[in-house]
Amino acid sequence: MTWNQDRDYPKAIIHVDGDAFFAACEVAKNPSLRGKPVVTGQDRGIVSAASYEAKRLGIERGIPLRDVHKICPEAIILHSDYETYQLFSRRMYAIVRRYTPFVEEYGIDECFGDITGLKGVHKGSYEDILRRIKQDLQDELDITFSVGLGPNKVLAKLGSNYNKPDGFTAIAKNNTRPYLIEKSVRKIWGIGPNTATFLEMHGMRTAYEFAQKEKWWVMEHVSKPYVAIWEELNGEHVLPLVTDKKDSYQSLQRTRTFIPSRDPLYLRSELSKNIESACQKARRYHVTATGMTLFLKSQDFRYHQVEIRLTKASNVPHELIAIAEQYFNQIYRKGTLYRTTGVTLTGLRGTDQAQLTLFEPVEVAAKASALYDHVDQLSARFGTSTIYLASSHTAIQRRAAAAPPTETRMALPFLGEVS
DNA sequence: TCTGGGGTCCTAGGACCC
DNA sequence: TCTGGGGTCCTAGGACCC
Repeated sequence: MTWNQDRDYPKAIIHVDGDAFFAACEVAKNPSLRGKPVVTGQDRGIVSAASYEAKRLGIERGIPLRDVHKICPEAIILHSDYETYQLFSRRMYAIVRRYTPFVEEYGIDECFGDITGLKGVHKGSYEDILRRIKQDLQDELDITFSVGLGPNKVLAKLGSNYNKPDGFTAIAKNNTRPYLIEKSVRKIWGIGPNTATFLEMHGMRTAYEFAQKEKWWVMEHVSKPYVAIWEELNGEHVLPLVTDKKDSYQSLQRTRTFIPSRDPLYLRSELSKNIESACQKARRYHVTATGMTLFLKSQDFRYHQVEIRLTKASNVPHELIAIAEQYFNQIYRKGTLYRTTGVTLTGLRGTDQAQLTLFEPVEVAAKASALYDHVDQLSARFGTSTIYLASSHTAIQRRAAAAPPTETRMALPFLGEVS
């Protein structure tokens, strides 16, 4: 067989997925936890990740933490430590990149890679290459991974999901049937509850039944992303890997859920705090917003939102807070209990493209900018709540009261920073 | 699993223009 | 004043992901 005529893998796409990643990182960082039911997410109030020991005892993702000890008294509940998870994540990407430069960093615990045409370089089949990657990951990170190989992303992802944890599944282009036939249409990557219900209504319960559907029907009844999924289930390669590093945002959001409140002053301070932290992120990325959406979420999960077009691009909190104040009453209903506030900055532009209005004195803008440079520096050194606007005060205080006790960070000598 | 926080992309429909 | 046909741009909202 020549290099160009691989019928099983005309494209060789891999997907690598950490098993119970957050919990596994905690165990890798503190080996005395190994073999124990470990749960993370104390900061969120629900289970973010559960080790397989915990899962075996009946603990699932998403259940309220107050129920965890009822189900499993010996469970160990930990706060999320995203910095550590990020370190493990970067190490994971770096290991995969030793085998191919074409890596898509899809999530903190997973990535895609394209190893097409690299059999010669690595002296082995695609399966061999993937086994070596998996082994390196497990040896070096002390975490198990489930991996999939396929002719495209959808099938690679289906593979990594097929057999968890510690799974290895290769799905060749001409042998998809056994994998699709037992896969619920509901579990296909990219098909959510709405589309799944729609497909089921038309008699398709499994991925196989969907893949078998005639193309004209698919084209006529579902939108573009689902046509792409259908094509990939049929072995075509249509979804590209996004290998360039993310360096820009379309929008940027900050939200926060709290003990339900109907107090407008408190709600405004939460909104204010969200705006401050969204602006901080905007400045970090050197972007400025031309639009802002504010929302309140009521206790029954209804959104009340208002979209504001800014007359001048801004990432300066006191300006945006002043504007938000004017719109607050459009979304607030007296007496309603709210559980979440949020702000989305939209229409992001690079700071260099930002324009001052004709009438704003240049010095004012320069002063604001210099001031917030200092704020950002102080926040970086001493934490994000070091300096904040008075309008955020109530929210900051309540958040501090609810914050977890600070723990000492463990040193991670074997985890060098990877660039 | 009654529900955290942060994103992206797609489509339909309206506004506006020739 | 009414009527066609066709294009582009923008926005709201839906759906999905981790």
